[in-house]
Amino acid sequence: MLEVAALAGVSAATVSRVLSGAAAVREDHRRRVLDAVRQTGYRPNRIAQNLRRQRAETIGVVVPDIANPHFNEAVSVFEQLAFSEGYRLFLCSTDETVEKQRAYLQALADERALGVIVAPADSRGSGLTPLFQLDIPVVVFDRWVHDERADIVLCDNTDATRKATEHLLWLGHERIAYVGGRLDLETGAERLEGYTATMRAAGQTPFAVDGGFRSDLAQRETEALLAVPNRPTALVVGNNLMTLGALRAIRAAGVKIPHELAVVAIDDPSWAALVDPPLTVVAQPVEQMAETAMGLLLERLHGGRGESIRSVLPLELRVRASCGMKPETD
Amino acid sequence: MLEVAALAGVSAATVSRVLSGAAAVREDHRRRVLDAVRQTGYRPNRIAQNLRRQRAETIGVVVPDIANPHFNEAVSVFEQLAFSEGYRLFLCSTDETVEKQRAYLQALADERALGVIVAPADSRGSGLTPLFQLDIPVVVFDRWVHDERADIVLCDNTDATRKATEHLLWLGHERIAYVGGRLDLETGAERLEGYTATMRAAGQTPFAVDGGFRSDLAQRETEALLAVPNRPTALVVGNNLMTLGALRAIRAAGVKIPHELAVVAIDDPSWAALVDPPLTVVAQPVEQMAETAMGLLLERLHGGRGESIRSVLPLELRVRASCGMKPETD
DNA sequence: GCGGGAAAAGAAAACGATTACTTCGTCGCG
DNA sequence: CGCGACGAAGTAATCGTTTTCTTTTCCCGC
Repeated sequence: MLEVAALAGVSAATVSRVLSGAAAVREDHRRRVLDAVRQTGYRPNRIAQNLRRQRAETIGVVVPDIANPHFNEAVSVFEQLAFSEGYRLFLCSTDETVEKQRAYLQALADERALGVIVAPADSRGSGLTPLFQLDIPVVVFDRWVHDERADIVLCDNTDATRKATEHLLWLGHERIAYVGGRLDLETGAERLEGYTATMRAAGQTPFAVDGGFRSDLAQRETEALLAVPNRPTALVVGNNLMTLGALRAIRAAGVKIPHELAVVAIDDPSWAALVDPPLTVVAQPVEQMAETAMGLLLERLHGGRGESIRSVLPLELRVRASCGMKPETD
Repeated sequence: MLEVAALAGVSAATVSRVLSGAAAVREDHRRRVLDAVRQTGYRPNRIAQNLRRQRAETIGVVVPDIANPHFNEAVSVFEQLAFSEGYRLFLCSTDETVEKQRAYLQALADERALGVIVAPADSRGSGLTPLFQLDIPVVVFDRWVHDERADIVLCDNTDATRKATEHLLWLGHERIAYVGGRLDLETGAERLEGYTATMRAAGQTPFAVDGGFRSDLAQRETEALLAVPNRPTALVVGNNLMTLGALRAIRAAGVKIPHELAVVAIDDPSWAALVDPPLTVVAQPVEQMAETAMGLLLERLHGGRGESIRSVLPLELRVRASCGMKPETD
């Protein structure tokens, strides 16, 4: 910068003023500075700027698993929006562990991130405190957290399994099982609740197994489910990862979908319409959720709003073939 | 920090020395400082540290599309490795445009990233210069770039389509089409070349269409391909995104795989074994590629190596059902 | 007990920007 | 013609560390 200042024959302060546009500068100086900047290829050192401003133009995105298409899609939206606002993105994947989540949130605080969007690994939102201490706004995404200080964006998880279960009941199924899990999370508990309540209301006995929201566990549990005498005629699967596992197990067992087993899954990854047979799903509005979350964060950054907001978005049943019903279109 | 220093009755310099462990400190002072740190909950300001050290502990990851499972998987590996080394990850998705790539690479330079891994949007590696000017090591990933200054990790793209095409030829097919594209990239050109050369060597006429490595274009091109009189009996599809599109088109046209059309795809996303029928694929060793790339970068960061390295990894044919051959196992 | 030398701690100068404060100059008005 | 006010640019402080350079302290041997 001193090089630029010297070349333009002005002080560093003037260079800064030209570049930031924060104060008036005489036109000839202005031009000389701009020329000098061009000649030297000068670029302001972001670290120094950050130190002075006491913040980085960086948004932290914390998700349990970046490889999960659900979060992947959300991160993709976050990236687009952050870039268009001129912010950089810190990617944090916690592997569903609170330790890694804590470490990342602390790191984001240490780096003075502008704001953070977090899909938490636990329902207590472990590790958020360092952020709040520094007044870094936090938007909680996808999973409920008991913290009044954060905005929250969710979808209606109870309704997700309710929709799925009701659809299968309506098709005449009675022995409907549920592959779910993660009862430590509101998301998991609500999905179980939606299923259980709907079954009970229909006078049926719920039968849920714990797939831990993981592909491998879901595969094992589904195998077991299919080996039971008088096995279920229909299956609700709680998320896209478990669907992968469940489908593997079903295929391995040689069970035919939908005739021997109807399937409705939560989540609608890109491949859901292409598997054998095309999956009937309850889709989360991931893109919309992500846009809402980033919108709330930007609102906070651009000044506004004291009280925190909770936004719950609706899901959509997409009937394809795996439920055994002829879809209207596809 | 001054607070800690005061509380411990020492100078800021001593606090720094205790925390960094860079110099010897008398045991009683050491303990007092540590106590004071605990009491105050002091955490060093990363921005100030970065300014002093003239670098951030941050690794930039630049990919054309974070939502593409291929890159998504790679990013997932990068994140794991970066975290375990104590680095943070800057996520940059370029949407396959050189402008966004340029912007991100410049931003990474401005932020004094420690190192950068980039899967470039163009074959000239646009925008790398600002990084090299600051001696920031760059590892090019997945796509060839004509720049001697960067390490490069690739898979053998010519061999990818060669393997796929040879497999179909061996199964007796003659009219084998190829859905590919992105001839502006070495990756696209090589995959076309692998296909074309193999067809020619077998005395067959190659027939390639341009799906631009995109789902929507591939769908349209495949539709057209299927509408042709005397249409191909087999199809090689150049990547996972195009496979999604091709499968949609094939399904929409009511064409049966593999009897009416055999399919072999490049890439093996998690759903490939679950579609109807299970896809025969040539899988890239994504995880291994990602590990190699990060390994090379870390090597550079930890001091070593002057000359740049080029690492080309082999692909693997995974026979399932879409090629029309009974797979040995699945 | 004192001098020398090493070890440890403090003072102060960076790092590179921004910005509060000061100064300089000019212009307008009385 | 002089003074006040305002605009623009320069000076220097600041952000929070680390690290160099001094200074102090301590220990040991003579």
